[in-house]
Formats: sequence, structure tokens, C-alpha cells
Amino acid sequence: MIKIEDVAKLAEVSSSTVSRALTRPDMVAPSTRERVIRAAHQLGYQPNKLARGLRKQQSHLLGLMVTDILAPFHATLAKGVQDAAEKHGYVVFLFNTDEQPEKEERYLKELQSHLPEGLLIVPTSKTRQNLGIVGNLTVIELDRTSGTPGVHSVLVDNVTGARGAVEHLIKLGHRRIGMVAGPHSVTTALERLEGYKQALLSAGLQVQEELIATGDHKEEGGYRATQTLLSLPPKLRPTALFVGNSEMAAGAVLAVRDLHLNIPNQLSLISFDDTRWARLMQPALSVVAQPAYDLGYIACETLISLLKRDKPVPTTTLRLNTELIIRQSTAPR
Amino acid sequence: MIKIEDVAKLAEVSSSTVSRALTRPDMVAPSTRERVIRAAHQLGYQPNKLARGLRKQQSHLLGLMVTDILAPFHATLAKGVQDAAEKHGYVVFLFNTDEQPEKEERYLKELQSHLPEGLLIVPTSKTRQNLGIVGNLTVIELDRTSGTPGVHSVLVDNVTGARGAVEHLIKLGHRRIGMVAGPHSVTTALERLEGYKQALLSAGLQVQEELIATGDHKEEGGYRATQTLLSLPPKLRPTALFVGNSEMAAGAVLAVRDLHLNIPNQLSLISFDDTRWARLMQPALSVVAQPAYDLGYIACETLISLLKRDKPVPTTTLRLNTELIIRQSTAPR
DNA sequence: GTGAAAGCGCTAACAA
DNA sequence: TTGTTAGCGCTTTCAC
Repeated sequence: MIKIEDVAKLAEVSSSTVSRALTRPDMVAPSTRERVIRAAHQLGYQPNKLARGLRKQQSHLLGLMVTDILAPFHATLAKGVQDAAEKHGYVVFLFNTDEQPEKEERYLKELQSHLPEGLLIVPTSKTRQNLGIVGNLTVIELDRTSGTPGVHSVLVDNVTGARGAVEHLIKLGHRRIGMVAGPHSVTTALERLEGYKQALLSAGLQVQEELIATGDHKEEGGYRATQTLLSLPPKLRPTALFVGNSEMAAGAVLAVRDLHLNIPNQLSLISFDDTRWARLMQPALSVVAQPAYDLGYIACETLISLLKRDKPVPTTTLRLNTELIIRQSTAPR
Repeated sequence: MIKIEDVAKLAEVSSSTVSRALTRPDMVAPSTRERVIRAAHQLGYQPNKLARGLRKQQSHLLGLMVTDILAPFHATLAKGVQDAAEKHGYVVFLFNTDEQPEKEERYLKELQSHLPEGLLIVPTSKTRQNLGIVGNLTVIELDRTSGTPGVHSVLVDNVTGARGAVEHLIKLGHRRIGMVAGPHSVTTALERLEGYKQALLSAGLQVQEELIATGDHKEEGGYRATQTLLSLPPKLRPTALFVGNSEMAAGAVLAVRDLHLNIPNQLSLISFDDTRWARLMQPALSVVAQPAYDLGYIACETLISLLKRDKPVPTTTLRLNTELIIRQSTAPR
């Protein structure tokens, strides 16, 4: 690897001049500057970021932890983060916690040892404890919150989104509306449940606990929860289902199929989170779409702007709006 | 951040002893070792990887470049890479080239400046040139090849996989079998096309150029290519379609729908690369499934084992087998 | 078995 | 405007 001294020799200046010419061009005479730049280019010089980071005590590195990189929502979000980071010359370390606090802990330690300047994280159930590892690093939570004080967050307006979905069902004439909810440990699941309840109550409908089944945000859990709800006696069985996320929606679709119910004639189905298959399946699934890319992009921009301030900024929470996309899986009662 | 000297003070030894105790335990007396370890633990010491990397001239860092992190195939592959890397104490920088050689170039420079020990890359069209940037870094190409000499690769047996898919169609009685092929610039596309041709020829069928349409490996391209093939006069129109990847398959499904053709009665459809929606759509799509996770995992293991040798190893190419999954989108003619 | 000292490549005082 | 020097935190000779 070619280093600053090699450039210095070729340009016939000292290494500090090279450093200056390359990083603070206005501190060096135009003629020398050009000579240095030419030399650097000629040698294909790439600054050693390890050395630079060690010296400046900053790495231009951001950490990103998601809970499931295989889910399109997270993959898209990660892309948003990376695009924003790149725009500002940051590089991002991507980790996949798989919802496992132990992995999160391990990865936070790993990340910490690379002197990151900031962290974007989709919290797990133990994030609040784990964040101790990274000291007073600037942290932004994405999608969900861990309740850690002093941590900024960029979220989706889950309550309003869920509420919109359920109001849509109510408008179609449905009265027994079931919900396949996510785990109580996840704030998004709670908020979506809250939106569901709000919609019912403000339409003068009762919240019936037997119409709410809890899954694990995975396909399998969605399948089981849906089966539970749909095996209620015909009179009590929901005529419409609101599913808390897309993974569970996949399970729900399979469960409905196994029960030989027709969507949307015998059952209306709507889910939180859009995916390609929701659009491709027949009938195409109505959904509450989340701005996944924007979420990542904006969160990253926010983080970087936070890093540029010298004073600590009061904790902020940003909520992005969802979009109700009505396709063919929801129909009048 | 707590450093080695702090630990040294607490353990009442020199910083070199701490370093040794932590990284080469057998070089210090058991009693001191324990004292040091206890002190390190007590202070929550995390080694500074920048300093370590600078000193040892190695970073325990691997680069991974994929062309589309949003595609499930790439996301899964990335997960395989990360899992394998983690097992060996490596950390991976993930970049998304979006098939753009300029991004690839930029990211390679960025990566290079962090002193990576190895690179896993899904090549773009200019990878052969771009690899110059990383000098004699150990490189493994994934999924496709760039033809760069001295570069190892872990690939999928595309020819056999494609051949199996088309033979399946032939066995069902199809004679006019179309192919929606990928761009000629991508080796996987070429190989799948080759498999298609082999299957036809060895069944005594002719390869008809008008039954081959080329897309861009994206949904839109798949849609158009499919439309082209299906708008042939009825007598010439294919009765079955083999699609080169899952993105284009999504487009194909939409095109078939827009033409109001019934799958599989009027048209059999099979595609390379499995996805969740292929499984969920109705009729479920028959596919050639790729071992994406294993591909990443094995490639990363291979890379790491390569790094452990001191002598250069002759270039290796590994081909993983695909699996033909027959669902409901293919039926007898 | 342990410590002192040098140095990885870079940047930032401080001098000139 | 430019060069000299010190030092970021770590590992590794080289002594003892």
C-alpha cells in the first residue's frame, strides 16, 4: 500500500504538506497543491483510514443494526441508510441481530472497537441494557424504540396507519374485525394494536379480546394466529382481518387458503407493510405501506446532522406517515 | 474509551504484558494473566481495532459487494457471508453496487483504504478493470465471474439447473419453449441460456431465436420480454416459458395476467431463483432454487481458509447445485 | 516472564 | 507557506 510519504517524495515536499494539500487544500500554495495532487493520483494513493482514524480519533464510520436483513423492510431501510451515509462520506457497518439480544451485544462490542461516530439501530428487547456498551455514542433508533433516555428515533406512525386500515374495513361494513398482532415486546406491534383499538372504539364498536391473536411477527406465528381466529364459531368468526406485519400476513394467506375461505368474498384481509408478493398475489393484498427507504435515509441524515453539532441536542422523535394501499383483498361485507 | 494502559495500571503491569495476556495468553504467567483479564473485564476494555489494525497491518475486515441488496438472493447470500465471517472473528463491510461499475470503483477505493484482508464480490461489467484498485488482495467472486485471472469463484451450476428446468418442460410434452433470458453481460444469464439450449438440443428440438427474448434481469424487462414472446402468432407462440431470474419472473407473471392467459393450462411457467412470492402466488411457481445462503457461507469460509495459507493457492472454482422445485405453474401440454 | 522502546500512517501543534 | 516533531493505541522486537 502506497503511503503519504511516497507521495511526499515524488512531489518533493514533506509529508505534512501532502496531508494538508489533500485534506485542507486552502492551507497550501496552489502550485504545491497541484503538484501533490498529481503525485498522489499518479501513485494511486489511498489514505489509510486506520491511521487517519486513530490519529483523528474518528472513523467516519456508522453502525447499522437491523433485526432481520432478509425482510424487505429492513433491506430497503438499510439501503436508505447506506445511500445517505455515502453522500456524506460515511461508511456503514451493517449487522444483523436476528432479534437476538446476545448477538446485539456482541455486535455492539465489535462496532465499538472500531470507533464509530454514530449508531442506527432497530432495537431488540434488550437494547436498553446493551446500549451501555457504546457509552455516549450518538444513537438513533429506527422503526421501534427501546425507551432508552437520550436516544433519538425515527419511526413510522403506526397508530395512524393501523387505524386507517381498520377504518377502511369498517367503512366496508365489517363489524367483527380480527387482528393478528405482533409480540408485546415490540413497540410497533403495540402501536398497531392501539390503532386497531382506536378505530374500533371511535366507530362505536367494542374491542373483543377473542378477536385478537398474537403472533411472533413471523410467517409461522401468523399462520397459527390466523387459524385460531378463523376457527371461532361462524357467528363469532371475524369477517375481516388486520395483520400486524408482512411476514405474518404470508402465514395468514396460507392459513386462509388451507381453510378454503375465499378472499375477499368470505374474508377481507389487510396487512401492515407492503411487499412484492402482496402486490403479485391474487387477489392482490391491501396494505399499509411503510416508507422504508425514507426511514433509513432520513434517519441517517438526521444522525449525521446531529454529529455536526457540537452541543447536545434535545432528544427528537420523528414519525413518518404510512400509505393505505387498497388492492383486491378487501371488499364490502 | 478505555485503553490498554488503563488496564495496565489497574493490573499493575506494563502495557506490553496486558497486550500479551489478552492476545497470546501462553506468554505470560498464569497469575498475571488472570489479574490482567480481571482488570480488563472490570474496566470493560475493548481493544481499539484501528490501532491494532494499523500496527499489525491487518484489519480482520472483509469486503462484500453485491449488486442488489434488495433482491432476496443477494440478501440471503450476504447473511451467509456474515455468519461465516463472524464465526472466524471477521467483520464485513457490505456494499451495494446496484450493478453500477462507477459505484463499484468508488466502493473498492473506500474498502481498500480500510485495509481489508479479503474481498467477496458479485462482479459487475467492469469488475475486471476495477479489481486493479485492490492490488493483490485475495478475492472471491460470487455467483458470477468477471474473468479476472487469479480470482477464485464460488458459483451456482447454472447450466445444469437451467437444463433441468427445461427438461422438465419437455417431459411435460412442451415443444415450443420460450426463454426470457438475462443480459449477455452477465455470466449467469449466459449459462442459463446455455442450459436451455442444451436441453432442447439433446431432446432433438431446435433452438429458435424468436423464442428467446432478452430482459435486463429486472421486473420491467421481464414484463416486456414476456409480452414479446406471447404476442407471437398462436401457432408459433410458446406453450411454456423458462425465465432467467426471479425479478423477471415477477414481470412475466404480470404480463401473462395482462394477456389473460391461464397458468398452467394455457402456459407453463418456470423460473430460475426461488422467492417467497413464488411459493405464495397461485398457482405457486415452479422454480430452480439456488443455495444462496450456502453460496455466501461457503464462499466466505473458502476466503478465510485462503487467507490462512501462506502460499498462493491455484485458482479454484466451486459450483453448487441447484434444486428443481416443481409446484403448480407447470403442467402437461 | 516482564518491561522499555520503537513504529504502523496519519494529522496537528509548533517553529521557522 | 512549509517542515519538524510528537503522538493516536496497539504489538513486537529486544533486553533483562
